[in-house]
Amino acid sequence: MAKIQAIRGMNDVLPQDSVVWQYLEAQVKDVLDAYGYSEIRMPVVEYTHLFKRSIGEVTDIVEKEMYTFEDRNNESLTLRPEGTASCVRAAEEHGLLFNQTQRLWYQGPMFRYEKPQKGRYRQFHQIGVEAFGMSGAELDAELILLTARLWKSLGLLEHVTLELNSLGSSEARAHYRQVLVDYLLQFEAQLDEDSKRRLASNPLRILDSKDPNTQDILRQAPMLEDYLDEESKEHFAELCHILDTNGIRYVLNPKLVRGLDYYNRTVFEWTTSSLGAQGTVCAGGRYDGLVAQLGGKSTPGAGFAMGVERLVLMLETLQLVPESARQTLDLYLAAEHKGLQAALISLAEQLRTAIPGLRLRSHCAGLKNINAKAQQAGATLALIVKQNGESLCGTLWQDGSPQEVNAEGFVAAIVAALNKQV
RNA sequence: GUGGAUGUAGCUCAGUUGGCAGAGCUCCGGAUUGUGAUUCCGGCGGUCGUGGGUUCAAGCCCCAUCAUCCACCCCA
Repeated sequence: MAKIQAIRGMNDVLPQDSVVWQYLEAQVKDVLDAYGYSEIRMPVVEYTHLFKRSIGEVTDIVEKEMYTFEDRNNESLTLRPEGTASCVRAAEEHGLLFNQTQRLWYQGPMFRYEKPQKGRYRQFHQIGVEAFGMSGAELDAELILLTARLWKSLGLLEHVTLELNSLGSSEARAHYRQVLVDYLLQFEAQLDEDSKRRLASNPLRILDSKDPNTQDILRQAPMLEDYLDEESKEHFAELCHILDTNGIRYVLNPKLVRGLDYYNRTVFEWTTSSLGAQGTVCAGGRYDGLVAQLGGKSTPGAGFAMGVERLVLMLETLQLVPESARQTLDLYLAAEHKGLQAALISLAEQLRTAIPGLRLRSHCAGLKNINAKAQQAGATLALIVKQNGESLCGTLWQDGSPQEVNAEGFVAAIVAALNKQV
């Protein structure tokens, strides 16, 4: 019988990594709180047409990467490949959008049927942030400042680069798209295979082609920035101005286009060179037409998503996870011999009650390497207990130095030792 | 979806022209010891990713398959 294993591209997050996830999630939540964003939780499955209508029928995601199936009622359902569409659907469905502003965030698994590789998985996790009802550039700036603050708090700021571009209004973008296709069609036979395919699916991405011949053809091609409408230009200029005055460094990348159809005006991407081929760590932009496109009253929106696996990978390879994040225990409690088992457990219970928040694990199986075990378990303190007549006494170890304590002194000694650490 | 590399103990890896599956670390037990570190002794641990084939004999050669990694593609 074949060995049972996880589905390809879907990974278990083991304890040594889950502490990093928790650290990252806590930092993200702090930053989001600081900007007044509220959490929203959506289902992982939606009707298939939600994604077809929002992401775009001819994108790679919809055409070949979705986990789509029929339920028992013959409805076509899809495991969400991204969060924005669900978030818009949920906000619209519950009346969070009409005549009001909303700042929302969510986190959770997304699913895309792709060939797995480092930083790219079939079930992956995103933390997404979406804001509705605000059309000004100050919102775009807020989103970027928020991410920059997060990178700073994680120690990642110097390892990421912000790339920025404007796609213009939806009309301007559609117009440019047509002009570009018309131009490229003259050279269709000379384009590389991928670019030929993109002529129909996502022509703007041809600008990114690595094929030198295609790049030669592109040299004479019409430029997106020449087709921007005036309002979009002003919007973009305002955004750049705010970023400049707040000391955010960015690179203008006129070839930056996002893969999803719903973006307009501002698009941005935080990238890193420390992850290999999958270098985008956070990306997003404005999508003023999406709410209307999904059947709601026209409301502007903007947002981004960050890839949790990629950020975790970065934190680990750059060794930016603070030691305290890996410490999941404060105290390792052990007894001199197994006869003390019952007393040890009741002492552990008493300590948990007496010292709220104390993280304690007790162990009653021989004293060999007890401090090493404590350290391995992530505890900074070890208390080794022995019998003293009727009551207990013990040795409290901290940083390799012992301190003799009697039963009445346990709580005080532990509290003092923990405070000393801080 | 395309191309390439890899797969041997919990981990890191040796394993010669095909000839009895190994080391270090970890883990468990013991000795020494200052209830730490160091040192010493012993033990657990394997269908060599899986399934076929060639051969007297396969970890090694051949085919298939699964998984991981790298690049393309795509994207978070």
